Amino acid sequence: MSILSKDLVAASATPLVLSILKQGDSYGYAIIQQVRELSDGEMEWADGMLYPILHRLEKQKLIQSYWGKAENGRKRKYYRLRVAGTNELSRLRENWQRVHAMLKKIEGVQPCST
Amino acid sequence: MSILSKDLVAASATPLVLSILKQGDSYGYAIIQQVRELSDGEMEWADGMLYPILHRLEKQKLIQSYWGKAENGRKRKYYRLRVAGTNELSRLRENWQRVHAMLKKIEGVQPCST
DNA sequence: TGACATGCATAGAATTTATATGTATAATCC
DNA sequence: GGATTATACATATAAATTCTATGCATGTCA
Repeated sequence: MSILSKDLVAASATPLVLSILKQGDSYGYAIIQQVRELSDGEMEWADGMLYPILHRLEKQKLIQSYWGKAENGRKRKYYRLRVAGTNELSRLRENWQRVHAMLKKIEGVQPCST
Repeated sequence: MSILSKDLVAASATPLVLSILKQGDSYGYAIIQQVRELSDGEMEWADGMLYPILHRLEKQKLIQSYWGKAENGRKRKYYRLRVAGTNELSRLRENWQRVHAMLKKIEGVQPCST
């Protein structure tokens, strides 16, 4: 999984998926590509890793799936972010920010105001 | 484990331990307290979680242990950051920063220059 | 026709992790 | 003195998670 540790990938996976869906409905294959692009190729998700996450998020009612069609007629399973998912994303971002602040604090660097 | 997800705790554990040791030698019990303080009580490590991490880091030659004594004469196992550990910490911080940048990018917020 | 990209899904092996438990000593409180 | 709490390290094992391989199916392109 590239140079990024398993733990780091695991910790960021859910916020990433929810963030991507916040920008608009998407589907598994496209999400994997978006993550690759977003990371400049440093994060390569296996599909066998993403689908269980999507299913889990759907079961948690954070996202909602529906079948759609690609331009060529092939079917795709799209996911839409639900309100609960938006809220959860905020929580996850806060938590990430907290840990980030911890690491910065002990690194001895001036914390960034954003 | 407080409000922070397991994954987030796992992803930050190694950089935190190495960062703490970078500020000076320390030992298990104290590290747990330092993490609690650093997080304002939001991250509570169980000792049964930390010791295996310390042992792993020692086996990886990133840190080195030695027995010392507390003021009252009780023995303590201290850990010192080795050069390889300093290098690894840099790598981990870079990787963390990369993922942080990804999350910020997709959040649509101006990245902070620090 | 064969190869490759797109696209979804899951079983089960393999790994990881949490928790309970064990040991021991010092300090504190009643 | 006796009980309790804080300090301090350690690990076995039950429980949970996760990775990987595999399967299926269709469209495109050479």
